[in-house]
Amino acid sequence: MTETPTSPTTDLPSAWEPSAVEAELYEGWVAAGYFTADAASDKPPFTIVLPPPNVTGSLHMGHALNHTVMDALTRRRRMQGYEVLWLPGMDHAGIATQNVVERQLASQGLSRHDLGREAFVERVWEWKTEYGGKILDQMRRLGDGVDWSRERFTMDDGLSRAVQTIFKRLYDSELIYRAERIINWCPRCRTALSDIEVEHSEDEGELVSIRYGDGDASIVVATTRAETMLGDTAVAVHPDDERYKHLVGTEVALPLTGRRIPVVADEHVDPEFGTGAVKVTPAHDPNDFEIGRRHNLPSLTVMDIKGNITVHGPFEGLDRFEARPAVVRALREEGRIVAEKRPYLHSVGHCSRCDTVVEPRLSLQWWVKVEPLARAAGDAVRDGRTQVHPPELAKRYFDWVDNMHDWTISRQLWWGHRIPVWYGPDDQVVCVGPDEEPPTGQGWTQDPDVLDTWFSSALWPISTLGWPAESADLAKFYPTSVLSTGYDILFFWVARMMMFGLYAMDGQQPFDHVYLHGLIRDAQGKKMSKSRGNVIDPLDWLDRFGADATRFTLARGANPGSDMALAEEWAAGSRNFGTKLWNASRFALMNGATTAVPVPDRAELTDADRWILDSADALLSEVDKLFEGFQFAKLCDALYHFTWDLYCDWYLELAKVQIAEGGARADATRAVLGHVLDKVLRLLHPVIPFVTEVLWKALTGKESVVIADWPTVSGAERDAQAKVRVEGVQKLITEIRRFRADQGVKPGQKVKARLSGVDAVGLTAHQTAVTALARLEAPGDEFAASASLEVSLAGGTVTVELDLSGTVDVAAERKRLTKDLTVAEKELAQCAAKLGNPKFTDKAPADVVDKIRVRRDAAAAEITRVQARLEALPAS
RNA sequence: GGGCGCAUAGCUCAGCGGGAGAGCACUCGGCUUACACCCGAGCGGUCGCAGGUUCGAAUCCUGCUGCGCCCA
Repeated sequence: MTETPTSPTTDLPSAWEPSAVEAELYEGWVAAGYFTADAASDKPPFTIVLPPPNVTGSLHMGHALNHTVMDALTRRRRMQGYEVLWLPGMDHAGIATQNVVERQLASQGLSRHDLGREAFVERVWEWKTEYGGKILDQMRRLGDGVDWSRERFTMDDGLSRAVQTIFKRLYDSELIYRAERIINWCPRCRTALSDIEVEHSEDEGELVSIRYGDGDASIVVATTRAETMLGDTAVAVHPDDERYKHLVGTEVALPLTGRRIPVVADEHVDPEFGTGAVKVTPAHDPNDFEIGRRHNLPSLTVMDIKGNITVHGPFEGLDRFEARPAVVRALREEGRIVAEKRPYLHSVGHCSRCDTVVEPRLSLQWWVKVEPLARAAGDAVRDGRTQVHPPELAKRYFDWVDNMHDWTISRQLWWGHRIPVWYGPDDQVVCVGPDEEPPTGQGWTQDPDVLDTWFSSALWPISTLGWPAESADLAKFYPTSVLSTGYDILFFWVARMMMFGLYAMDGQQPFDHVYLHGLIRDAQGKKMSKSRGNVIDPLDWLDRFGADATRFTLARGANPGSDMALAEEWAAGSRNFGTKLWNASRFALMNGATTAVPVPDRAELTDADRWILDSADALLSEVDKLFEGFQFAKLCDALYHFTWDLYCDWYLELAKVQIAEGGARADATRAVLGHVLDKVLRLLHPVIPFVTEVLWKALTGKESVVIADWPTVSGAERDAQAKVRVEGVQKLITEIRRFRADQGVKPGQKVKARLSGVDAVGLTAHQTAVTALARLEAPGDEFAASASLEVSLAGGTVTVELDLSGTVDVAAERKRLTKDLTVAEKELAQCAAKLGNPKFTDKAPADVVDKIRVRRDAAAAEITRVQARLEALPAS
């Protein structure tokens, strides 16, 4: 800290208004360079790369949650003295971005083909400059402490070079290859999709049974996609199926076309399903493709890239969904339809980008051979180089990486990294590395396709740090410390970063920890979706409740790996917490709370002082432990509870009494108030950075809590007796308040009271506090006790006599005592039952038995006491 | 079809072998000189069902029912 501490501000505004100051605070932090990482630093590194949001996207609650988590982690590490790099950026989102720009063109009556490839790509860049990346501004509103000087984009030169480099290496190692296979094809996006870009849902369709062939040589097959029969090249049955044995090896006539197709026997046919015979369309079904390969069947593609039928005849040019009923109708007319079932529920794949029904299609594509890469990715987690939080999710990770299919990486798009492969006039294939010149001359062309966006995203932890160059950043900040993301993209992304990171960095894992948070849901636990209309916009919360409240709500709901329900009430509660902290700080400052002087020796302090200091120490240890375990919900609860229930509800009230004493007592209290508040503000800062910044600066007069030291445990021995006595005071006060409430005494009304037995329980020094907090006053000369209550504390019973200046509500008193009696009786019964069981006393650990004995005795004494009180009550 | 997870207060969730908890909601009383975005007091649960292990089970095991997710 460079500035000299000035005197603490004591004139904070009476209310915290986030919207008025957040933006200014944030820009101040950025300008001060707090978030800029230094690769030359001696400090230990702490690195997080931001999961790159989609360039077309805007901030949603899932981002807000993930960003809150990352910001909290990095802010704490920065305070702990780490050289923190939190690196932001975006991905180019091939399909999504191309869709956006194509829609824009369509509104002008143009298609990308009208522009041509080069002009179209230029148009996308223009779109990016003008409209892309609004999420980056939204991140500033959340308070993300990212290093803007290192912002990256997957299409940048450096990152593109990384893409080309790894492609070349994998190609040369034969881990990238080209092959014709059935792929998932989106007829709307007109591109191939990988397995995980397809979402399956149970949809209503139809199941049509069709008779192929005639007479004895006929066979019935069932299908949900009748139109594909045009491309059938066989019928398959199980080899052991007696019903069809005589047909195997023969041919049947394919209806409508008259083409003759063989009946083949294949082990993979399920004789139990339908008729036990299946049509085989190798060009339009992955299973059929495999059957086709095994039996050397021809593959007949019957649809074009738009999903229109290409077979000559009456169906030519029909869309696949028009062709389906048309084909069924034609078959029916020929008497070929044996059965029809609709609706028929079956699993249908949809494009994850546009929801169009995916068409399996035979196609020549580029693939990554994942087996060796995926094995390494699994091993890194298996041997603990990378730890998954929560650990239960590691199992899902293994299931995925251990059974991963080869990855289709080519996309029939224009926006993206073009595949660096050239084809020559004589079928040459040349893969071109970063500093190599592509072949020139007649007949050489580059592969028209681009790479899957996830291909470049998979390089994110290394490419953003400068790889393949041996950069200072890479040396300092790799492997990254934590990757934080939703469990829903564990496969999409995490597994792929692991594969590429390990491969490119010679087995060095891309991250030490993977933290997986849950999904955001609405108040009823339903998934948020536009169609359901239950989406909460984080920007709305930022406007109305402020960034701190939004962040606290999200962090407070973040239990590792489990989903989180959100509602406006939650945010309002968080806002209330911020206000509470604000008001408490204001009170403390108004009363001279300070960190400018040290806390006096413990011997000079009161029980209350020692108790709150010890509690703050305990809180600190707990918060540290919870941070290390990514337990954001629990650490927020711990901070909330300490701040509200201990500091505000009890210590501030006790402090009022101590300050009223004046002199050294008041000064000591001001120091304790200040030092505890200072710790709390620093502990809260990673989660609620804005309000803590304003308050901390006002309290300490220092430059910024962003660069303050993270608090450390004082090391003082905890005073267990002070804790017992303060808790005794709390119980005494609470019991008096309860009695008052039962008796209908107004909260503000002071009541004359006489306490006895206080010395015996060691609370002599606390009488003033009890009197103040329970709204009592000195008995005076005319004291006439009209009611009394007894409070059992550790070491004895305190009797409180009250002058209620009127009649006592005997019924209320009886009710209260009866309730106490019931509780005590239940307790006694439970304890006595246990102690009466010799098996318990023999087998249970001695400390457990002792504890039950103590409880039993206390309950028995309580019953005796309460019964006596009840008997002494006048009849009502 | 395969796999995984969850069922605890009205709602959302923590607890995961020895006294049922939190936030919100709700009831009652209060503008007590930091705070009504507040203060004080309170109500509320055979911890999904059925078995088992154990001296002891919300917590461990088995089965069932319901819900959710992932993969085919």
